[in-house]
Amino acid sequence: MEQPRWLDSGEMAAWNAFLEASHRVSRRVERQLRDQQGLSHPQYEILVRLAEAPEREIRMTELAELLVTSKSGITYQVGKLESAGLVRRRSCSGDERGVFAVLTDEGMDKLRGAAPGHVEIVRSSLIDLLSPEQLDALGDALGTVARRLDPRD
Amino acid sequence: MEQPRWLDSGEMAAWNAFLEASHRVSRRVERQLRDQQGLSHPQYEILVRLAEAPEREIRMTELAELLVTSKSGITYQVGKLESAGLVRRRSCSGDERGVFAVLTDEGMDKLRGAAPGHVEIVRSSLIDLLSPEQLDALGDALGTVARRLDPRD
DNA sequence: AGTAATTTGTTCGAATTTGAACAAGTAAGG
DNA sequence: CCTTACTTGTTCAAATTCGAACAAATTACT
Repeated sequence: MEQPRWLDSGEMAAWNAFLEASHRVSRRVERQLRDQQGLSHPQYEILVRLAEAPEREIRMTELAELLVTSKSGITYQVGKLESAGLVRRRSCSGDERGVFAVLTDEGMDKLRGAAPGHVEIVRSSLIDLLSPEQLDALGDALGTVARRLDPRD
Repeated sequence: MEQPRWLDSGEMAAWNAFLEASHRVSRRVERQLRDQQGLSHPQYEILVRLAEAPEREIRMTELAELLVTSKSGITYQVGKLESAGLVRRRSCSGDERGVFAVLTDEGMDKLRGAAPGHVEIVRSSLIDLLSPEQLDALGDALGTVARRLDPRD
């Protein structure tokens, strides 16, 4: 039973800022997408990833890893997007288990329509609040965190 | 209809790192608390805030603001904590509508038991991954974000 | 005082998330 | 070949979240 290394005041401030900023930003982004586009943030992220992907398609499990969420969560959200006609499923030739989520033309249109409002809220919630130096440092620090937490979830 | 100011590659990298880091850290913290303490992260945060507060009590609405969550969410989580005996409710003299959540001795003990494991995961998920300079810059940037998003949610 | 506007906490239903369990398919090693 | 181990995506139940609606209480204003 070791003595825990408690956080000093600077570390505590960083941790609290991390939590508060995450929640505030996330609430704003989710609300904007919901109110103006009828999309959840995970749904929007799925559309973005698919639009960037070769053939506009990605395997279900890879989607879960990209969005840092559960496989069942992806099944649920892709199901929603499929009902809305924004995505379709395609079974994977060569691996009978596999399923690709594929962006439809409608999905691409939806994404194009949603992107400007999304960028705007991302700017007003994070990017434009910081000086270029601050933003740079933020990207560096969080990039390090994201990278180092990758394998051993 | 203005031309949106798209994100440049640095801004995009910062935004993606923000999203990925938030999700990864949050999942680790939640899993640790759930597995080792049977607490959700919101529940743990409620205990922390109460422990720091004068008289170890805070009004429901203020708790919602502190945790950046909905009032109904607080009702739900305080209800859970109350069932577990970690918190009790006290009606507010002077304002008949008001309700204080009060930390019980049991709740304080629970928090003391949970804190070391929590600090450990916070360190291994964020604090200890960064140099002192990086952490400082992170605190500065996210502190700015949190502060500037405060009023106009 | 008296009426309108605001605040407080809860309830409710709908949406979402998670992990465990599962069936089906694939890969690895003898 | 063949048995064992892993991978894939879905289903399911349980837990959680949110916002809208609400009743009760307080505040602001005339």
